[in-house]
Amino acid sequence: MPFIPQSSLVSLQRDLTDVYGFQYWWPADSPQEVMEGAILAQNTSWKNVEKAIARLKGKKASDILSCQDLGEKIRSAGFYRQKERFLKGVLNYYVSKIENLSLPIDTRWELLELDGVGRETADSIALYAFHQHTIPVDSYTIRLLNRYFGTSYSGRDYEEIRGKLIGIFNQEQLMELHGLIDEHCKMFCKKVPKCESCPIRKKCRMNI
DNA sequence: CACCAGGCCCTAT
DNA sequence: ATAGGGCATGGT
Repeated sequence: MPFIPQSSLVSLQRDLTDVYGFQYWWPADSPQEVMEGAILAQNTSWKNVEKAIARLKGKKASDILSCQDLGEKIRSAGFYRQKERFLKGVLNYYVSKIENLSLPIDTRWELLELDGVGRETADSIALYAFHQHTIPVDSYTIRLLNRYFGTSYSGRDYEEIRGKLIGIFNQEQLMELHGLIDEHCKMFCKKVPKCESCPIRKKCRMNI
């Protein structure tokens, strides 16, 4: 596995910022809504998630928990039977541990205990809802790193990649970086990449 | 029509 | 430890 120097990652972050500007990227009005979105967005296009989010908009967590047709409300986000269960677990955690009390110290570990919350979901919530020093390593991140730097990371290298990134960037930069990467991958570094028009192709190892 | 999207869980090697 | 299948909708 080729070693990615810290300076290269910093440089990539700069280049992406030059192209896309600042991204207040997670579109949510509250920590609760970040949590809802993090569950609903699992392996699902954000477009489909938005409709589900809209139906939960403004509701208190306790009201969503007692809602009788929650599955129907989030149906558009897909996997809705699982996600109804997962969402209830997360909101229940929110109500019991966060809403009434002060912010817990290590949300990431507590979230990982919940059914339906894996590393990426936990890190998304910890970063965007509670501004902790972490970053989700999603498939976009792995894809971009592999193409741009010629590495061959896979999901099993999650902790290594996360560790590298949080060792380099501060919390605000991590929020920014994840948004930039996902924005870029949605537009250019797709599964079938659009290298012809890619704004950062010059330094990319693919360089098609 | 096939394939994909801001994963996770469970199971069989 | 790791790969593979299931989960489900809506857009291209």
